[in-house]
Amino acid sequence: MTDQRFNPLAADKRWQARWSESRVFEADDASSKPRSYVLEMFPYPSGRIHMGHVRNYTMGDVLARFRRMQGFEVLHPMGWDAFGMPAENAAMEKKVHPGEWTRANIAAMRSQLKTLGFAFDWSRELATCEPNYYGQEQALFIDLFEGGLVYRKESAVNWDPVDMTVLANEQVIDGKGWRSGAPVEKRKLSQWFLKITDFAEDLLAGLGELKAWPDKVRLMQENWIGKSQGLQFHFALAEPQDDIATVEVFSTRPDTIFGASFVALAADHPLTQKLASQNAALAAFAEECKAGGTTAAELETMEKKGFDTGLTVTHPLDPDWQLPVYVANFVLMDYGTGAVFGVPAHDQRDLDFARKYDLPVKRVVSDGEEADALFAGDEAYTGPGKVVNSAFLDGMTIEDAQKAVIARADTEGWGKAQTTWRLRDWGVSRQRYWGTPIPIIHCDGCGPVPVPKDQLPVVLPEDIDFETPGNPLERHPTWKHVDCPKCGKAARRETDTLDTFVDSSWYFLRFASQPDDRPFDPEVVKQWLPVTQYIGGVEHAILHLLYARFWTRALASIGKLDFAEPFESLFTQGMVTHETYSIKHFSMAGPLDDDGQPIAQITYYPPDEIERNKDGAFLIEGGKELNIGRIEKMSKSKKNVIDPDPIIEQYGADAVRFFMLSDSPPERDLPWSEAGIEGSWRFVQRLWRLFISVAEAADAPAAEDKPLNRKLHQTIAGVADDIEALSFNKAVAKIFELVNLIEKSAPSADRNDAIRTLARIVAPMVPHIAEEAWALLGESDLIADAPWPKVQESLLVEDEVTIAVQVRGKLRDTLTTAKGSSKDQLEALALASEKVQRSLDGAEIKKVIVVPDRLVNIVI
RNA sequence: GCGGACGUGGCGAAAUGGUAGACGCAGCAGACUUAAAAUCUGCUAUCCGAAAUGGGUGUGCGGGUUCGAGUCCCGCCGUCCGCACCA
Repeated sequence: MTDQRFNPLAADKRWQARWSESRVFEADDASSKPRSYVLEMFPYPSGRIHMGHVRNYTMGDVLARFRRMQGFEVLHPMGWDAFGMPAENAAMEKKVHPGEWTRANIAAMRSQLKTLGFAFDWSRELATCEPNYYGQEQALFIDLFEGGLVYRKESAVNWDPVDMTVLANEQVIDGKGWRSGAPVEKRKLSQWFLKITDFAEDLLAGLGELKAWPDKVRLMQENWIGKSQGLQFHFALAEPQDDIATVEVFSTRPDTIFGASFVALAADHPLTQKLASQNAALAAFAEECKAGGTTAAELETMEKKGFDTGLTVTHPLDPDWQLPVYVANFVLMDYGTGAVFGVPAHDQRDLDFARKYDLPVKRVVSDGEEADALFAGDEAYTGPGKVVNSAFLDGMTIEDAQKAVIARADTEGWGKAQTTWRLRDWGVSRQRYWGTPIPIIHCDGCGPVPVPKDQLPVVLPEDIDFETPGNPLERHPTWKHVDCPKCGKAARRETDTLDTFVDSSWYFLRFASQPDDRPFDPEVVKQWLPVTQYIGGVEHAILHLLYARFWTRALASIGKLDFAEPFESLFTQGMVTHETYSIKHFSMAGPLDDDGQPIAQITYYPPDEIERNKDGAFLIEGGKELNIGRIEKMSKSKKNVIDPDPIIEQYGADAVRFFMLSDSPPERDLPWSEAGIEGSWRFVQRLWRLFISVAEAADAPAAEDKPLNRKLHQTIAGVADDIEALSFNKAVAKIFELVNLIEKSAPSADRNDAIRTLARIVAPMVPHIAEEAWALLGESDLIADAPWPKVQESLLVEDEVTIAVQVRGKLRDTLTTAKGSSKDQLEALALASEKVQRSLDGAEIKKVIVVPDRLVNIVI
């Protein structure tokens, strides 16, 4: 007799070994089948997988397995985004080499992933920290360098004083380092940049083609690229300052040019600096501006401040009109030209500024009601309207006036149409050890020289000191001392390493093709790319996804690839969340507020230390009641993290996978609960009981069960659609409905067939029990290799339908009738209903709406 | 401030403009059992009603379009996310 319970402990391991031995999930480059590349964002090897990984990879796995069953040659790889700061922190704290730490973490996480039975092609596993990966990355870097897409410039960079490294703009959040949280300082350093701005227009336009990306992500990238079109022009200084005779400004609103009342310069504008060198008060003001914070709260409350330089400029359209020149704290040097002209009536910042310094406020756009030049109030008008009080522009729409001003500036030579981008070039230099060495040698005679490709990879030295802060490569006694590859004289190796986002900008290419002697074979890459379905967290909506799009385009532009977009379809999944449990307490020994009263201290408790029931949450030890906080992202600080390992051990991989797919739509957050995983466990056992019932009662009556058959085929079709749309929660619901019906159905040959088919329907989600069942049912091949069941189309249509009968839009009755009944028949049936007659109560019928096979609505 | 998403039972959620609450969780009642676990059966939006194969109400709030609105439109409120002195 077969075991009455499914035992995942034994089964999981057995099937995982079978899959591995038979190499079923290894993708074949030479296959003649249609291709499908299913990719989940590869993890950073922090040491342990978390529930977010489990959810992410389960989704990808279901799709990958499903596509295999549908006859695709599937590439579903896994690897490690293995460079980065945490390894160096570990080196400093635990005195372990970053490589050793990272490789141990990879080994631990790999075996964790294997316990979940993911259908990965492990033969293509890669880690970005290994020379065979980063050496090829160096080759690509040199290609881009030679293609003119890499340059070096001295620039003010974001310096993280804690991590002691440069950060990209994208890595500065609210003026703080994205990793360390330390306030970022400005420093001048020579840095390597990638010309992502060359592709700004392209990256923006390409978003329009990414139909299978979430709108949200496309919008975020669009905003990040930040295209603004307008007029760039110059004002002539009334008194030129040495070599500076004009002030260049950019505006998206040239239509308001007659509303100008001042010109404002950034604190670090060249003219400001020139003036400040002769004016201590201005120098002090400029310093003050630079010291200003950049956090949301500070910007919200920061006052608009200015410093009158005493200079004036001439209005380009009126030689008799002089405008004062201020230095203002709200003008940014790194956007546009670092100078603006202020139009107070139609820009809120300008208005705040003008009111404060008592400058003229002139209306030049009418909202249709008021048109006089005097503008009252403290709220700028930025809406649509006609231009007024503006000489030759009067009466024009805003759009026409913009064109007219641009045309005039162009003819008269004082300005021209200009597009300005928010996007900056990508600074990729990092003063860190644990990253890809930048393959450049600095020679006093030849300048920066790329390392010859036959000398790649430039390998990181192993003997490294982490005792002192800063870049260990810089301090290494010998590593940087090399001869110039060009002239042979003594030279210095670049000691900066590449931003780790470079590593993740092309790993999907290397998965598709990984020859030893070059980064990838374009012919093989072409067969797999673009990635059919990419799945990951929305936190990568800008950084990683924009860089990867850029890198792919950059390679295409130098002829290394012949496609521009790496990810055809993108899905951003929600987080796994959990309730928090805490106690608030006050203590005079703790921190006090301004009045000397203790500030509330909150202590969080992990879920495994509490007993949760309908009355609340209680500490297991002592029974103290805890405050149940809101459901939020699992985090160490809130102690609401559930470690997947013990859960997998207790319930098996299938129950965990199934829970990850149930209930919540995949793009939304999934609240983890003990009850939820229990439910999935029970479902796995229900499946098992069905499977053994067939195995043990093969001699079922040869009877037909049409309703069950119908449901089966509707489920085959429905689940396929849902998986294809990644609507796993809906697929799960359909499977439940089928299982409920099978359980209720009397034994029959059809019932047995339904159960055999059920094994294949659930195989992508719960592959271990599906394999076990497949073997139990007498199959010798793997269910992983079985085809997705074929839908019998004729069974999808019902031959009876339920018609809703409404009176004045309110449901009064339902009636069952043959599908395809005529409108007259339906109307007659509806009117014959006793309930309808009661509801009509003799009222006169004005109209009857009949939707065939759907409803009848009687209007009175 | 700008941009976006979302708001449905005790909870997670379904619902091409056409029977709101499928499916799951939790809960309640019952069966089996010496007992428990497991399993099975039934009920479970809400109000009125003893009950009905009775009626009312109901998808954040207020309007509108429509024979018919959770779904479309307008205006609020709330929650979450992204960007942020971007000229």
